[in-house]
Amino acid sequence: MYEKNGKSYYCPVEAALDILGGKWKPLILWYLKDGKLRFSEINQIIPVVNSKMLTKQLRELEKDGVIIRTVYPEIPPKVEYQLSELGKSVIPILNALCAWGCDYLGVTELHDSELICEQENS
Amino acid sequence: MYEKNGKSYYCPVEAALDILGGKWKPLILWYLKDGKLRFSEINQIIPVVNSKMLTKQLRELEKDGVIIRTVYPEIPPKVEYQLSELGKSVIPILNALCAWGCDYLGVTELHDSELICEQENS
DNA sequence: CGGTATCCCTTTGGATACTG
DNA sequence: CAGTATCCAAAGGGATACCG
Repeated sequence: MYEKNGKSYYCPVEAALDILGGKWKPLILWYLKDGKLRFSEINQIIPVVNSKMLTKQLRELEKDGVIIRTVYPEIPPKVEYQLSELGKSVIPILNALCAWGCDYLGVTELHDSELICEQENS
Repeated sequence: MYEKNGKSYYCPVEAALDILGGKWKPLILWYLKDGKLRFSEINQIIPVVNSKMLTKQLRELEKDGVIIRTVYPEIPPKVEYQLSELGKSVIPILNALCAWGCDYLGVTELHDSELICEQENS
């Protein structure tokens, strides 16, 4: 039994999945790998998630120490999100999961915008 | 957008997490890596999960093609579960997740029974 | 701009009892 | 032995409206 941030895990894998397993978390982490993003930018990249859910996922990621939230005291407000060192260390894991997922889905080729959520409005 | 088994995924990572993300699935897959196990054997190894949940998770894993369920038409019934080839391919992923989880949890040393769920009754 | 608040539905997980 | 059936609680996810 392992403890971290007030949560209990039977094994380290469970802890990893707890942190990465949110519906939008892999996507968020993936897009942050290239640098900082503002709240509205993330929301534009993943338009199917509403602001409440996005906020929740971002706060959990922040609480778990994988992203860093920076608030600029300006009007209008500006908030930037970026990966922490721990967050950067999950990118290889995401790549491994992506490779396995591609194998599972029978996808042989990945284009650059692989993880982009291009949801039509229709 | 990817489709498989009637489910839709925005990215392969989401598909991977969908299959591995069940509360007991990583544990089940981990224990099956060394060979076949009967239903009751799995239930003994992971005593905190009840039979309904265990059945559900096993059926989902079977539906997703990562485990193979073999029923022996005997009295009393005998059912064995084993990893498929796809299932075997997730073991490295579990190891990667385990390593990352250990790093996250600050665990430096893994003992042999790492993933064993040793839940006391107290 | 970057969120909260409220309400609500669905999914997940579980306790208990029962069965071929 | 290997499950089902039933009922139920908690968590996850989401639509809409509002706020500093």
